[in-house]
Amino acid sequence: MSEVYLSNYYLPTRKEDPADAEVSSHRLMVRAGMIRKLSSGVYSMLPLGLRVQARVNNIVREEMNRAGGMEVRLPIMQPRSLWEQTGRWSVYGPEMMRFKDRKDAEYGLGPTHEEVITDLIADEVDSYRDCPLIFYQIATKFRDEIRPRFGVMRSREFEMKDAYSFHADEDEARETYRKMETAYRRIFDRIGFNYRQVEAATGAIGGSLSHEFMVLAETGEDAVLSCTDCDYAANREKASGLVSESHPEAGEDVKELEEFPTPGVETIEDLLEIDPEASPERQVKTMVYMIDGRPTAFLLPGDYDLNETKIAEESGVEIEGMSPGEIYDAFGAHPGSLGAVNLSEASNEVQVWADLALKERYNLYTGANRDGYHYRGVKVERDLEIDRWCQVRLSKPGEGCPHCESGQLEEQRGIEVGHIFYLGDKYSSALKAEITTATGSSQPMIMGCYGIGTSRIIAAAIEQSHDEQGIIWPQSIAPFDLYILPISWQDERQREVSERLAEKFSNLGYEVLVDDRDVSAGVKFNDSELIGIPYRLTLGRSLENDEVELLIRSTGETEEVPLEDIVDRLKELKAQGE
RNA sequence: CGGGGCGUGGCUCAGCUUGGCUAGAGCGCUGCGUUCGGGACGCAGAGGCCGCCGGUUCAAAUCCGGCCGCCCCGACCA
Repeated sequence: MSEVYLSNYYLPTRKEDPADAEVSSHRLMVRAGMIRKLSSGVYSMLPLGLRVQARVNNIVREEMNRAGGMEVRLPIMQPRSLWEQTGRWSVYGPEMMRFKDRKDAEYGLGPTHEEVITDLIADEVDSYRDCPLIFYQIATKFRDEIRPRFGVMRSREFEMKDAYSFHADEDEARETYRKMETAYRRIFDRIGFNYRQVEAATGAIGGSLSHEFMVLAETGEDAVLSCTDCDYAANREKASGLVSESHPEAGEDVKELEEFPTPGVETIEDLLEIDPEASPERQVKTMVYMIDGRPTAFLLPGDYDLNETKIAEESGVEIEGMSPGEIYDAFGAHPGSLGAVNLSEASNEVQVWADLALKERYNLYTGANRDGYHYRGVKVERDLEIDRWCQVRLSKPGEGCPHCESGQLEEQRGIEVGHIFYLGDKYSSALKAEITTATGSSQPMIMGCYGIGTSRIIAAAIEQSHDEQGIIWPQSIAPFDLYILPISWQDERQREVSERLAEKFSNLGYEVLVDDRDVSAGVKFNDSELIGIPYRLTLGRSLENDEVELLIRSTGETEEVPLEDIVDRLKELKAQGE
């Protein structure tokens, strides 16, 4: 495809790690001359980096087109009035970058484009016959992240593919959702990722059906729980594992409820110090929040954390924290002494939600709702007044799989590179994107939206594939396919063969980089490995026997190949994906 | 936003505690020469408002105050 000569190319590689880079991908992208930081979470993309980006985007674009998508380009600056129509001008909060123009009109820099695309078609799509419609763009997004991190992994200005679909009814929307799911799998398979598709929380964007695509890597910022035996995998907040039926109190006699003094006890650990029997799994943790203006106590085993995301999502309510003063007024005790025994005596407006893991449990400990006292011998169904049973705990590894019931959940770290949502009519209703149905009535279109972090993909690929020497690109997105390394550019034979090979491979569709710099061989070797080109041809002493040395970056193996065989040898290797 | 740290040639850092004369190192860069299969060597050089503003002092990279920027941990987050 093209031949690039390094002496005419801008490839500022570095010997030393940058001082501000924590993870491998960030370090290597800077060292390999792919990116440079302008400001916190804001990066310039250099020629080598942009080559990788272009290849990633190509794959994404091909698969989006295959799935019926139509590429568009939507404005980055978006007027306040539009965002007010969906209520997100206030909901999105400080994460949206905002500014005013010279007339004092307010704008936001688009973190996502539901409003713009919906508004765009609202007036012009009038009939169910026009559906489905799938639009996508690959463009720069802005989010004022609380804490930008890890180079392009979490930056404030980044590139993303976002797609939006419009449908006449729910079935059609679901069908497109499935199509996108397939397209996403094809994309991540083609790139060569080791990834998991997981059930995801839908969060503030709304809707009911959602999956994330997580590239598995130690440095991932998200926790994924996946089944050891089947395909089940979920974002940790979304996961609903099955708890073991064997409790620590199994086999013990059921004790009576007994109040006892616990001066100064405020935490699970404090109680354990007073009574060594009160291990965390035997304590009932009581956490309180406001739900629709009603104080609510959530009960869960003491060795678990509360899962606010899941509670909010499954009950469809907003949950808000309470101040210590509000808690005392509602419960008559401070947070360290809360408990659900006789709660109705303290207040009749309080409701109690208990985690499923507490079913049938007994001989437990909990706060007495009176500062300085706790109960022991608590039997959940006998002593506590529960209004609702549901999952309020954050699932942990080791819980049973809810799908196959034979496997266990294990935790892995993941980098979120894709997220798909079934949206429903949240935006189409707000923005009056309505169509006439087959029966002649008017109704809002059903929507879906689908994102892929195209710049983040680059970092994820490096996290998943690098070594001490540098990056090891998968063939699918490597900036070049072949690195031609003549030991000495002064050597006439080496120069002549380099040029000939470069032209030949270029004509065969390869992207070729020729290291024609007048630097020592070691520099060339090191740079070629740092930037991670899949194949390297070294032209040196063996050229006297009409041979070149082939290095396969991914395996580190080298072999001497006769000049006349090199084209076939590379074709062979590419075909078998090495 | 809370806690911690940092800011000195292009890069990575020392110097600051205990103020003192021309502000240093390695890498990188320029020129010449020697090298030429794993980040070569010699010689000669260029390059710094020590983040910014103010204060203390005979004297500030160094001490004090304010501001700006960057990083880490946490909270938070389609």
